[in-house]
Amino acid sequence: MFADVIVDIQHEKLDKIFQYRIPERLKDELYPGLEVIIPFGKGNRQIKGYVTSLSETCNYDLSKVKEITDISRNSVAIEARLIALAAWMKEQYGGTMIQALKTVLPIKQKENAKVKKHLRLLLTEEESQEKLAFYQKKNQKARARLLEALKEAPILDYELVTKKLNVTLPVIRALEEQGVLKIESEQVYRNPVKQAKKSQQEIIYTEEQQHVIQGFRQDYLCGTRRTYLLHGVTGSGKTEVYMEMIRTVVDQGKQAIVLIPEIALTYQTVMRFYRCFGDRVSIMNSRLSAGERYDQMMRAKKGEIDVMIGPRSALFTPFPDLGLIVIDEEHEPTYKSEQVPRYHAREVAIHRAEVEDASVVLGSATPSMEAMYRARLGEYQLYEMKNRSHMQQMATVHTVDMRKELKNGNRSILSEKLQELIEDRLNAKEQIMLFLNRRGYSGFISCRECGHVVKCPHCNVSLSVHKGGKMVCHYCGYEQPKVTECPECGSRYIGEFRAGTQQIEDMVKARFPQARVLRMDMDTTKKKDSHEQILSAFANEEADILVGTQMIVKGHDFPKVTLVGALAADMSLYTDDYRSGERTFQLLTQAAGRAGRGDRPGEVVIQTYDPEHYAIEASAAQDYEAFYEKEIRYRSLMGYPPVENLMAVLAACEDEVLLEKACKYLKEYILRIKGQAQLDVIGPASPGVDKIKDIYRRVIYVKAPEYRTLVVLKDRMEQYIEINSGFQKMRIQFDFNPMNL
DNA sequence: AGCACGCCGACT
DNA sequence: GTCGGCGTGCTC
Repeated sequence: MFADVIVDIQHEKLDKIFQYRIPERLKDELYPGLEVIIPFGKGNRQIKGYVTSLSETCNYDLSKVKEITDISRNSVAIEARLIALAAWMKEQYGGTMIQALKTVLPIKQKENAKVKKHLRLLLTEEESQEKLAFYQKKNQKARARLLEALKEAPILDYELVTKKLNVTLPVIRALEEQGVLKIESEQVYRNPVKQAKKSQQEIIYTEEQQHVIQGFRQDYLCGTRRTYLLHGVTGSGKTEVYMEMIRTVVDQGKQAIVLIPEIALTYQTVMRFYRCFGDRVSIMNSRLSAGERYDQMMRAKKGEIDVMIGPRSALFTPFPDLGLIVIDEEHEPTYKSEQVPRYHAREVAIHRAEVEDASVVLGSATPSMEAMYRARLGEYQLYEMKNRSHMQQMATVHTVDMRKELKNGNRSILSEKLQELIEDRLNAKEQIMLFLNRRGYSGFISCRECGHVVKCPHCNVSLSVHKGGKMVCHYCGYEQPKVTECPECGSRYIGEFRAGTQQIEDMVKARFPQARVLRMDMDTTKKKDSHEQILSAFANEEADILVGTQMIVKGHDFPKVTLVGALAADMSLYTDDYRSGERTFQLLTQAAGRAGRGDRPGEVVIQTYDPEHYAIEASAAQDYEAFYEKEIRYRSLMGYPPVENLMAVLAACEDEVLLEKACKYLKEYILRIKGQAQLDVIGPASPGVDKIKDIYRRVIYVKAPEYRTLVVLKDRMEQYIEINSGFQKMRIQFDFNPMNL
């Protein structure tokens, strides 16, 4: 028997499997995920490694295979649990054990590499000149090279020195010993924890909130662990409920993880948690360096904190005694990883909770079809909060049929109704949000005469127009100047198909010259923190109207906003995806939830070309139930998730012909082995974008009533791919219940 | 990453 | 000859 081991050293070249012989005495103890001690390299240094699998055969020169020294007995229990979780994820979502381990133990490897090291020259001008002459005389080329570079710039990046100057570590060490330079590592440690005083102020909960808090507490205290789905309308006070639940768990000496979509991680939310839990809270966000993140993880492991708040990856916080996982805005697609293993945080959270005896709370104003479906099946405990706390009214929604507007001679993007209401709010000194639904749409250029769409020569997606007259590819960044006549037919009637946020901003400014307008989209939020800046400027009432894409409708409270306009509400209905209805409903409901968060009641205008569509109708009526019933019927009829399960097999290759052939074989293989299993095979097809950076892509979809069937199929396909050398040049990934087709 | 090996100029 | 510095390649 042999063991496949990955080595616990941070370097790309070692990022592969090493095989070791298993000594007789350890035979029965080894299993995938276990931490072991192994001899490595010429000196047989004893280092740590993780067993990824056990195999009968060995495909390496047998005489060179060494024996595992021992099982690493001092590894902490939590690590073993996370490694077991990685093994489960590998099984569930495909990919290699290495990829799974890297997801679950993320910072360890990269921590050192990510800490920015640089070299500082310590000598004066003359001293270094002298030293340089000495090195040249001694013909110590590498040292001279490094010193010369340092004379040019006294502080050099470590990476730059090792990669571009080709200077190795011993050389740098030698110079350091001679007092020529110093190796410094940037330790920009900023502790975001402000010692905010814990507020003792008692919060008065609504009856609905209390019902949920009590229900959870009763379950928890008598040892019942389960998954709860908290369906609460925007403004119903979900965060307060989470905090009480966390309090319950923390009081029992356990810890809690709170997952939040990155975009909703605002200053306001963070402060609420600090006020409640003081410095026993840690916040993770993408702005923390790898080192800082690692520090936070270590603090969690040592028991210095009780609550971890962060995005998807915070799910793997190594808490010793986990009690609760909260997933806020559970329906957000960011909870699905786009990298292998393509896991969904909701599923992994539920699995981790089961193993570690913890509970899970999923919260949303518009629960995903998956979550509600499971709740209806009785797998999750469902709680509803239908009323806004603080006595706020739900907003009044108007639906405007834009086809009628056109008939009545209004060719503007803004309907009569919306213009009227904007005028009204401007006079009342209240604020307005205009939300342009651009999900799955980019401002492409097309010819009005022949219909030709200008595309990226590398990626097969339409180029979008940016200000300054450039056309840009969103996938690879390719740029070209804006065309003035059609490259196909030469027509001069070529231009942007529909307006973007900038055009809307211009139009609003022209129509309401007295209004102060802010715009928030990909262009205006490129710079660091600009996202926050725009939002806080709007919150401080430095503007009357905020124009933006879906990013303006998420998570932020603006008490002065009493009007929300959703423009082109149905645009997201036309993306080629079975979830398009669900996304449209979620976006519109969220947008509507932005209106009237203060004392004054809000109004919402939904502009659409398809007012009869059930997703539009249901969001206008703010009726989740109605939407769910219609949508689940459609999913059931078509055999889509969550009723049935779908697996995407993604294949990518530089060679289009080879790819086509491989896909054909894969499909044949699936059909050959499917036997009695109930499954449908669709494709191979081109995914939305069938070529990225000159690499071709194809996708095969497999549909089956049982998730398990797909997992088994994935395992067999992985074997098939490994055995057949024809697939060597191809990259094949699996995506279970994918978020975007 | 860390270590050994082999090459090369310099020094005794 | 030998020594120290430097680049390269390998690690089951």
